[in-house]
Amino acid sequence: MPSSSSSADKRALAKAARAVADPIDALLAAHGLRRTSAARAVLGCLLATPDTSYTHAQLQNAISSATDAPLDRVTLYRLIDRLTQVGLLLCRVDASRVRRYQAMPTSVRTMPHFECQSCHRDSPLAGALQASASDLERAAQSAVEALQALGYKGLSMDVALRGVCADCASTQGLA
Amino acid sequence: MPSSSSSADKRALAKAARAVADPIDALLAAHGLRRTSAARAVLGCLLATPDTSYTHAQLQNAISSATDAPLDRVTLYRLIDRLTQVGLLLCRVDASRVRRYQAMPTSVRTMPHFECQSCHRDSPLAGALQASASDLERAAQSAVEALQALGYKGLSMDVALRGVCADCASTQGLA
DNA sequence: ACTATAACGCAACTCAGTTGCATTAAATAT
DNA sequence: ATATTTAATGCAACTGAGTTGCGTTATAGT
Repeated sequence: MPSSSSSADKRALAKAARAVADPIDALLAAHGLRRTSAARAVLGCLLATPDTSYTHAQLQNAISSATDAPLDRVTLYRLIDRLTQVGLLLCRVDASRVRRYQAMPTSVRTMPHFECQSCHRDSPLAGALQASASDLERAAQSAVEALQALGYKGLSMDVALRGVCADCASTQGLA
Repeated sequence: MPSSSSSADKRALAKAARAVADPIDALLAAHGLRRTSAARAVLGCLLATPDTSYTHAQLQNAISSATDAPLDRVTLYRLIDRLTQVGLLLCRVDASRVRRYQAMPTSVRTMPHFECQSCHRDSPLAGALQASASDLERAAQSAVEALQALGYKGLSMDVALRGVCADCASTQGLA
């Protein structure tokens, strides 16, 4: 790194260094978003806990208590929208109509789950259902690969079984 | 049918006839629900168009215009809850957080679909993805059968792929 | 027919999410 | 480095799906 570089070069380098130094800043820049403190906080929080999803309120809470500056409700809504649109965040709507956000997973993992329409419990397919669950995961995986080949980005998938669970069915004496 | 039957017998028969005459009444009775005009209207409307889902507003609209008596908003909410809890209705939450209701399908049909996080379009997996889609359906089918063997009732399933579609990805120049 | 209670209908409320607008701060151009 | 542009912020007011409480009506069981 010769000391004879122009001041323009120095600035360019400094800027690049700033962007690359923090992987979060790099991500934001790479997706055409500004590196604001709010964006850094949200993306940082979500990237720190992969495979964990937060509601809007939980996220606002986490950010506000971690940093000194409380984050505005509306700002967070809009920030989440932007991050989701560029594929940095994954947004799911759970059975009770609540949006849950998480960092876009790098590997697509499918977790088939069951939602009971009566007791509203949501449980993963386990035990005797393990075999079916892994079949589902395999099929899902190849679907994802097909989409990726078509130019789709930031893919994730969700397999939801719905119905009335055995407990509820026997309790209310369904036919 | 001898004319010597007791009046109690007659009443029991009349009741049974009433319940069985209309399959909708029979369903309501079989699930321990009262046969009110509202319940008949809603269940009738949904059973008349299988595989078609309605939002709360659409349903209220359809009922109110089909019958003379307009159906109260809250009554419809509570009625839908009851019908769903006993497994007569299927409730899904679509990508835009709207609940959609339909008659519980008799055969479990899976329709894998893709939700774009950027343009919010929701499209079925077709064309080149047909193969993956049918793999998914097959795997889903066996999962459903496994659950049925365990005593689960009124099963249905939903396979959702999420991400950024090829169009949006190229437009915003994602990495 | 009588009674108990499920279901109804109205009004008021809650809460996630949205919109408009003036202000602030990143990114870009000078 | 300073000025300019415009993305992003923060506040207030709004929207609309869904809920709760409560008095009334109609169904189911006696």
